[in-house]
Amino acid sequence: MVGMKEVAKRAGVSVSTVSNVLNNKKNVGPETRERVLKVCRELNYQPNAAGRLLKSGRSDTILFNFSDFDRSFYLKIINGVYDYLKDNGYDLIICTDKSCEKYMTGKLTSGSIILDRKMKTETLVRIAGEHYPIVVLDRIIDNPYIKSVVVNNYEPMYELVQGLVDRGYRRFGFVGGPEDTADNQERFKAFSDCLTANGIGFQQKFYFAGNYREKSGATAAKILMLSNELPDCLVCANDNMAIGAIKTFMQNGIRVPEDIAVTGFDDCDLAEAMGLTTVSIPNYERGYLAARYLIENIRGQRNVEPFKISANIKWRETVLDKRAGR
Amino acid sequence: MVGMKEVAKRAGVSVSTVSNVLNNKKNVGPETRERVLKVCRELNYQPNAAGRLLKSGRSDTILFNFSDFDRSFYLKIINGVYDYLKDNGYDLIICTDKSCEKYMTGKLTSGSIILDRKMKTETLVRIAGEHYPIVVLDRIIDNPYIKSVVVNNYEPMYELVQGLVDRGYRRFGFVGGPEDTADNQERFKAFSDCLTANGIGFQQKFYFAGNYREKSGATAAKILMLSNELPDCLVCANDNMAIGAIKTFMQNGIRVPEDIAVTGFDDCDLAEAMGLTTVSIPNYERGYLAARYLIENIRGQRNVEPFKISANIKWRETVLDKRAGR
DNA sequence: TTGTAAGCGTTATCAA
DNA sequence: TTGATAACGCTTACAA
Repeated sequence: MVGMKEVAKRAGVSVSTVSNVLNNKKNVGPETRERVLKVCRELNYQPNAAGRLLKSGRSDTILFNFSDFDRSFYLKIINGVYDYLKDNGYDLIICTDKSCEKYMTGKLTSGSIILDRKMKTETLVRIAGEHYPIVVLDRIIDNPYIKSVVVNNYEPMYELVQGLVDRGYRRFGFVGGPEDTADNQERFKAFSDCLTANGIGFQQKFYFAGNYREKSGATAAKILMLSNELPDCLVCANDNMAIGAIKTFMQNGIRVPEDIAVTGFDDCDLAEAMGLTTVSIPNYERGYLAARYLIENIRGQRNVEPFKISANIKWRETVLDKRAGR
Repeated sequence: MVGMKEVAKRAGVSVSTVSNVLNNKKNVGPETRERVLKVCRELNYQPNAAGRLLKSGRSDTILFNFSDFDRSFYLKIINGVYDYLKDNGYDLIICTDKSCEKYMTGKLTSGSIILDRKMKTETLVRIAGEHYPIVVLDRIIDNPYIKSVVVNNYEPMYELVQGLVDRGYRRFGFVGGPEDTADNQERFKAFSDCLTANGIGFQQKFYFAGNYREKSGATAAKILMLSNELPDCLVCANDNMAIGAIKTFMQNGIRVPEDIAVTGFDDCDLAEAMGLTTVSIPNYERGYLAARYLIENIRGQRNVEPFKISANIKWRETVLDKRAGR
């Protein structure tokens, strides 16, 4: 409500002097500075961000974007992002929409970290530039101003499946995520490659395309139960779907892991609580890293080589070890 | 990067005409409108929010503020807020800091929903006004421009404790949250009142002041185990602490609920998965409601009567029914 | 050390 | 139906 003009009038100086005081310029007398600050306090003056941004084009604010409210581990990513930014003097705003495009301009924010799949790659490519670097999570974009931070899906999934084979499992089912996402493709490829390498066949009827939500795991389980033979292990492309499947099995008297083993991917809070065998993604750390890379790029340290974060397996109770002697 | 000026030049019209087209004014010829829109598409024109805000002072954007990344159910609140806002033509930005004060001005956002306890009441009172309504969650502020949306803590906690007494529990422990928060005070008062009403004494040595985090529940459990007598039921002021306590008990060979019953408050995802008896707070709904009240206040429908959301009890496996015949 | 004035990108008013 | 122009609140040369 109250602007610099009013402050200037009350302090008996010009607006530029007020501006200079507020921006800690040295070209202002100590006595004048005091007087101006006093008036600011009295009037409860709050600078109007719009005016400032419009003129200066500097913001020291980073935009984070996500949209899936079902994934509670997103909070951990945000936590990592926030901690790094805070330590480095940047503010964070979060947007859950494509309305965030509005803020993705050097005038309002200095860069973005994008998690939402709904933000189209072509849009990001258009927005990113010399003065507006972007970090994307969970997808790879080849662009001089966009850095990709992705989880290494292939190796841990391969290792997980190999572990399942080693533990005696032979008949596998797979519940996938959206088929157009790179991480889902990698997870399935690792799954499939590992079975092939072990000379184990995979029946297409045991493949289900889900959407990473709990409900689609439940649906997959229901469909599986319709057939008169279950696989002995259901590998899911993420935890939510694994949990949906487990709940459905249990509600229908099918025991996990005795009747069917189930594995996930993510290691969300629930996974630990339910004893789900899964691949653990270090979420806080990848948020932190994403923020670090973004700031480094903003500061001119150009580096857009895709970064792969490693993940590791948590063997828990939803899988049995069926090897002899155990 | 590309502004109205450039669009105007390319379309062979003036900036005001461009503005009129973009704001759907009727005073522009259909043919001109088409031409302008075409150029906008070609140049990928994005309006500069700062410029618009500066001039119009209208933003149709709401600010949401939180800071505790451990509480995964916050995502549900945000989900509710987002859904309501979206349906009503408002955008949402989220801030996890007191840096959000920067955005809390009618020029940048139209109102705020505040969840973070770190935002001081006096600050909110200063910011709120005729043209900037605020909704606060989980605290009550008496101010003509601030609406409070709080959970009804007392009744369900009283009912929970009465249920525990009915089930045969007599020796209670209590793990509280921060003692200066209203909701913790209410939860403890309900607990305490109910015991008194049932003629059951409460030993101060079974009271622990926590901070709503899992770790403080674990600490309380550890301290309890040092004494040579456990209460037979540990009532916790939220789920996180209850979960911390349960994990600690189990790691130390104390069985829940056989050796000690445990209850929580919140009904977070984990609570359901772990079978924790708790009070279920409808988080999505309270986010939705908070957003609704805010928009109503923005639209001039003044209503700052504090609103209490009711919660209900989920009896699950961390409590036994010790009544005869069960 | 301080003030004047131009300009940031937009919208609104008013004249053409 | 269109276009000049002023104004929004601020920063920043540059002049005093």
